Amino acid sequence: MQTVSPRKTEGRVARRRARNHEALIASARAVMAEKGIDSATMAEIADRADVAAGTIYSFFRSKDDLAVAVLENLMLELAIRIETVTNTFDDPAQVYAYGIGSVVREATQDTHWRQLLYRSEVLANAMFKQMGPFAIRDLENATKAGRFKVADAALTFKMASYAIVGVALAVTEGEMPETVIDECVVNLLCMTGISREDALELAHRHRPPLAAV
Amino acid sequence: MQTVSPRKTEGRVARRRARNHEALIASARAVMAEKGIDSATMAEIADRADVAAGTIYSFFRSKDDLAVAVLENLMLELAIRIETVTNTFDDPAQVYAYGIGSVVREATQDTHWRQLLYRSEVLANAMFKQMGPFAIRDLENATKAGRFKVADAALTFKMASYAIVGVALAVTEGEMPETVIDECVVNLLCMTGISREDALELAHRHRPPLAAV
DNA sequence: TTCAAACTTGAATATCATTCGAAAATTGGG
DNA sequence: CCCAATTTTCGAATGATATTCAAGTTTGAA
Repeated sequence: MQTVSPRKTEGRVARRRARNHEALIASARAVMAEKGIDSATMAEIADRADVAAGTIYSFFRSKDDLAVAVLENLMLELAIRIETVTNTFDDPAQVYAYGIGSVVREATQDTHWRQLLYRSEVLANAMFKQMGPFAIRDLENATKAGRFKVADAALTFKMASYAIVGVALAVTEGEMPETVIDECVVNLLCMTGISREDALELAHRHRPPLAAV
Repeated sequence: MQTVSPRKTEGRVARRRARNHEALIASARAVMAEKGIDSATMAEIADRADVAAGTIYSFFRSKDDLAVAVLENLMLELAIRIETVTNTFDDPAQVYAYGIGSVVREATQDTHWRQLLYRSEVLANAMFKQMGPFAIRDLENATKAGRFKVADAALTFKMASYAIVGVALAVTEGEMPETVIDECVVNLLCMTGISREDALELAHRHRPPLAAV
């Protein structure tokens, strides 16, 4: 009878599938970071993940879908790294300030991002989706605490996501110097309804380093 | 002999070429607005402009190049429509406020933009390039007049360009209600270093209509 | 009329994303 | 251990289309 061996095999397929799924995201991330989303070919992604080209489509509806998965993966990873640090902060305004500062810095300075910036709406949407829950919570906390005056936290962070990507593109393209990063953070903080002085103060507080991946 | 008719033909080629150039931009704009930049085919664009497919490449290096030209065309047109109105304003802060407000409204409400929003970095870059000179001038004027406190006008407008496109996408996608438009303008004004109260006041001033195209 | 230069043409090419029928694995039951 | 049903993967074939390029046209001056 079936009971003979309760075979823990239940799930072997599922596990292999999950492995392939991860391998595909990792390989797509590598190829896309290296050549850019558009120039990355499904064939190379499949190769590096050691699956057939057609198999990708059993996981992702399309190449764009895959790109979205890759970027959401990247954004969630960063969101968690940030959360690990801000966990211990007392001032809710500082939590938000540290978060956006970290994202701006990461986006402009980590070379892995360079190629991904070109599909800015995909990147900004992934950022909004994955980091939004944290950022919106922080904006609302700081507003409740009387530190910020944000009427619509989702809107404010949506604007921040796109603005960050725009600035990161300009900086990595050499269109603007890296020195704009600080001013960018100040501007983003001003969007929370605080004065420019308060924004400057917040932006210049001690910044503990982000843990490596 | 040649002298017979000094033929004003001098330039017939040039004129035809210029006509073709305009026809191509117009046709590309129509097709791209209708189907989206990616789904627009070079063949259809060439057809509607009444030239052969290959001819496009004597004007534009690539399809992306053409898209950039189309969007810059659109942005310059809007910039001029805005300038026509703000010409008569006295308060330099209001000039900027009216400008960004008009762009946000146009981007979210004119259906011709819908399809173009998807290549947000192309659109935002075109916006920055064509409207930047006006916007940056306005930001600097308002700062000199003591109305704004903008440290880096180009940066502030770069951020605004991307933020506007992000919000426009969210609204046209139905992800956010149209009511966020006003708050979006307020947020953008806050980035200029003024208080939220001042931003609200500026955003709510009488808004003369933008001239039709 | 003639010619070279400048343009245009559109068929041919090259490159992928995506599809799909066949092959291979896996599973549960006998 | 074997089988048939089911699930998953494979990878060659397809289709769509951006881009190239050899050949043909047009132009303006001599």
